[in-house]
Amino acid sequence: MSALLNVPLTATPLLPAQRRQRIVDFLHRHGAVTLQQLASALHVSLSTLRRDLDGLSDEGLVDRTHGGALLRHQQYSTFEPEFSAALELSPHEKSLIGMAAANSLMPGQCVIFDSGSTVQEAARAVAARNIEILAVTNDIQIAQILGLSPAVRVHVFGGQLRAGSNTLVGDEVLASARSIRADVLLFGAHAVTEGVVSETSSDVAAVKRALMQSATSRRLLIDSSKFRPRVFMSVCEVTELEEIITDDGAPQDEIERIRGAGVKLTIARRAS
Amino acid sequence: MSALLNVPLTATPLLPAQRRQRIVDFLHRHGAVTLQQLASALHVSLSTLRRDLDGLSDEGLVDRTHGGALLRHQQYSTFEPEFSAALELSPHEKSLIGMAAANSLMPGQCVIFDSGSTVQEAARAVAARNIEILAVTNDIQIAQILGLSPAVRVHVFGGQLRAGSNTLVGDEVLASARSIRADVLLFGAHAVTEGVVSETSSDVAAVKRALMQSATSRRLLIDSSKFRPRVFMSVCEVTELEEIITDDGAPQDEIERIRGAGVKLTIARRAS
DNA sequence: GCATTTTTGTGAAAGTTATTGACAGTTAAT
DNA sequence: ATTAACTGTCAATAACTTTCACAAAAATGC
Repeated sequence: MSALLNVPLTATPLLPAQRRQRIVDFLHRHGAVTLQQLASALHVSLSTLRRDLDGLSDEGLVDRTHGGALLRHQQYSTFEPEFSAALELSPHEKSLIGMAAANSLMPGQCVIFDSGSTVQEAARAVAARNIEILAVTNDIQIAQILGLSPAVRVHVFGGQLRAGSNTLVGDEVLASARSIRADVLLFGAHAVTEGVVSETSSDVAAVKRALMQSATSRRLLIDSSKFRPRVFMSVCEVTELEEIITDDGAPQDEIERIRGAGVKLTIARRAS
Repeated sequence: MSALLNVPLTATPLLPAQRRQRIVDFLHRHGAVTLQQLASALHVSLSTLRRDLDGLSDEGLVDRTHGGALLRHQQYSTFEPEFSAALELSPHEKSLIGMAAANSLMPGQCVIFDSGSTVQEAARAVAARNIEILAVTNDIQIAQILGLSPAVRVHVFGGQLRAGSNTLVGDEVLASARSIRADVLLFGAHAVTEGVVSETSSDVAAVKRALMQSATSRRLLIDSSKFRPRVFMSVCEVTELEEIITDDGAPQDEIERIRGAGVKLTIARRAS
């Protein structure tokens, strides 16, 4: 299905720079676009879009192909484009994973929601189904989502807000995490590589490790694009987890490694 | 003939600096503006607006593009996909109060932002102007807004999320509040009546009282509709405050009572 | 005090450049 | 062989730059 750029039929004229920005943004989420998709979403002529793509190609941001363009992502590992990319990398897969995670929760449980876009989808699913739980989180966006449901009691860790994100980090979070006991931890990560879970920043990794100590059952939520080269800070080994929930794009060797380690692996699929 | 009272009612005489401020505010909310939007909302010539944008671009605040400008440090606005440029560029009472409160802050201060819609406007103004402060808040929505500004360090109190709101309450907030020391507290209230500030719920009132104890300067932000019959829980007397910021609809008797009590009263107005 | 220069902000006009959509001819893909 | 996509050109429109004139406020001179 053709995922659309979120352009309502607004009379607001779009700045050329904004249009290019949206194209790049779309590419960050989907990796590729066709000129047809762009034309139907942005309502400008093909000539203009061709010029846009050519320009972006000259800047080295995208690779031009017949009929469209591909994202040129060369510098991945240590620099994290969390601003643009993370919010919606591949929304459909993420929400499937989130639903699967929500399904595995039981009423009355105490659940920690770590920061991250996939966990956010789990929070959405929990709120939508009014599952009665006590939720604890260090992500203020997730707190807001969970707060929409009358069935969920939400507790927020105090702490420092990480620049450019919705995550709380710092000593205060670590201390609070140590003082609680939860049934389940739902968390995400930046990369999973050969059985090692890693993150880009040390303070985020520290928080994740602290949260792991506080929960009986640890469940990792990652879309399959996260099976990629490992980044700076290692968080844990997959053997320390109870379950990993991902989508059906996960590479076979990682799947076997996880199953071989005796960790439950759930593939979230579309209901049919 | 003197131009003393020669101001037409239709046009708003706006100081150049104020006009630019509004442009920046708008950009912080939406990330982009067209010159056309600005012209139709601010009623000055395109030449002037071009000069404004060029100036802001020289200051490094915005990026100039054909037909408009983009915010330089491009940050996602998480809310309000639907907007009317004209409405937002001529702000209402609450945002005027918020701007006045933001103006009174000095770089380097530690400022507590209590929960509430008027305080939220102050947070917006602080974020838009990139005032360098350390912010502490018990409202997760305000935390998100402040987090958009790279100049603001945001600290969030831990606590229980109050059902149906963005406010954190509970013992944990009270304890955290007692352990900090801030220069300024910006807070709102449900009602101000005959010199008494009141709230509808006891846990919210308890938090406000605790925050008052932690701040050297206590400033109450209330639009004039809050001068109304008092509600259940009393929070404090106006005599305990340093300043009250409101709009020009405040009743005369309350104004006199406040001034008589030696409390600074600021009326936020459109232009001067 | 008053008249003046300077400064600053503003709007309008003329000429220049950018962006856009359409069209015709050419090249690539299956 | 037959689409679909690309290249290049062109005219129309929108935006830009530069320049000038005007007004109000601030600084200056007498």
